[in-house]
Amino acid sequence: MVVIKDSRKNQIIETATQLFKSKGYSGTSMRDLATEVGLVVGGLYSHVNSKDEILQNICFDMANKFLRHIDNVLSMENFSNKEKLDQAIQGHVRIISTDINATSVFWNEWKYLPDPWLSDFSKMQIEYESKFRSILEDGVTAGDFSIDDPSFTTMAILSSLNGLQKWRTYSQSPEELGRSFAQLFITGIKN
Amino acid sequence: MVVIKDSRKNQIIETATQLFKSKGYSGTSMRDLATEVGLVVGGLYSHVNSKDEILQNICFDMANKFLRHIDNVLSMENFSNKEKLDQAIQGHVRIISTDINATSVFWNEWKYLPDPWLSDFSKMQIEYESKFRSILEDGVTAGDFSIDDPSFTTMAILSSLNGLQKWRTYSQSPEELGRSFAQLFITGIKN
DNA sequence: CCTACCGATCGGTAGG
DNA sequence: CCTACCGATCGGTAGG
Repeated sequence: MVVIKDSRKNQIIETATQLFKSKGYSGTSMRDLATEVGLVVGGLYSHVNSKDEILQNICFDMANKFLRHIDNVLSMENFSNKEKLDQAIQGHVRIISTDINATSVFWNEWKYLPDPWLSDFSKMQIEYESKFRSILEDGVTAGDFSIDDPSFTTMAILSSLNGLQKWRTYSQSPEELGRSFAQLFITGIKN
Repeated sequence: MVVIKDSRKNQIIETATQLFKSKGYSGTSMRDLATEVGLVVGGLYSHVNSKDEILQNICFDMANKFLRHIDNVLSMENFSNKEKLDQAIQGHVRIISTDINATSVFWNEWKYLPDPWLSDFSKMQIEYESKFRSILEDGVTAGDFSIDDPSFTTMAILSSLNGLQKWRTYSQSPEELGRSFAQLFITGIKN
């Protein structure tokens, strides 16, 4: 909301996101970050309280985006389960594509969060998976899907989507990627 | 081959694998590792040359396992493409399940390899993906599979399988997991 | 495999 | 936002 006043902090967090992705959280020093944004290390602490806090900002921002998205999909009351799953997958891919670097940190570096952030974050992850899974379960109940183990299928789908942040190249647009993922999981590749 | 003579080194590498998984490569110190195996830090260097070398051992061991596996599948000449894909997926899951910790390091920490190991490792990854993709491409040519973008589908499948190392829980056995993945990608979930 | 040590770097702070 | 600094820890080595 108050974007202008925070612009320096935002710049620091964005730069940290890139560094955490390429060098990892532990492998990135506050001096690396300071140099990259044109400060001396002590100067960083006028804008952020700690290295941990930067990680917390990145991880929770992404977690909140994913949760808002899945809540939005679940509230689409006159959508079929197949349409909901379609929306869930495509929206998830859209969020990843919009910020690949932050997704990488969200997915690979969250384990370095100190408590109580760590346990709060885990709860948000579990909540997301549970809401995603409910779409599959509703689809099974309604006879739309054939799934033996919805928990397995949820994790298999989300693993695939989240893996996108590690892909070296891809020729499709974010929208095409979303549709391709949805099609793969819904209809499979068998002719 | 000479397993007995190397047992101390093997113990160091196995312990390092656990630590690299839980604390990351950069987040694990040689002192952490020494303590865990009951040595003082200097003592480690009687068995390994450097921290980098430990990571190299872990990553290349896994890469070689995957490559031997895919070569084996490609050599199954009287298998259908669908059967080959089935074998490729189930074998990949079997390798992951056999050593979850090493897979985690292989997949998340390889980027910390110094050159020339880094570029050799990347080549092995590309080779594996290419061989895996060839099964899909052969299946498309033969009319067994319906795939618009085999490169996409390869990455989507491998991302899903490799994500297994991050799952908190799963109720299926490694063999069941392999079959479930294969079924998901081949037939989809649509009823 | 240990003792004792190297120079470099770490996250963070006091004081201005 | 900088200067100057803190104690702790880093990967690694010499010499035995």
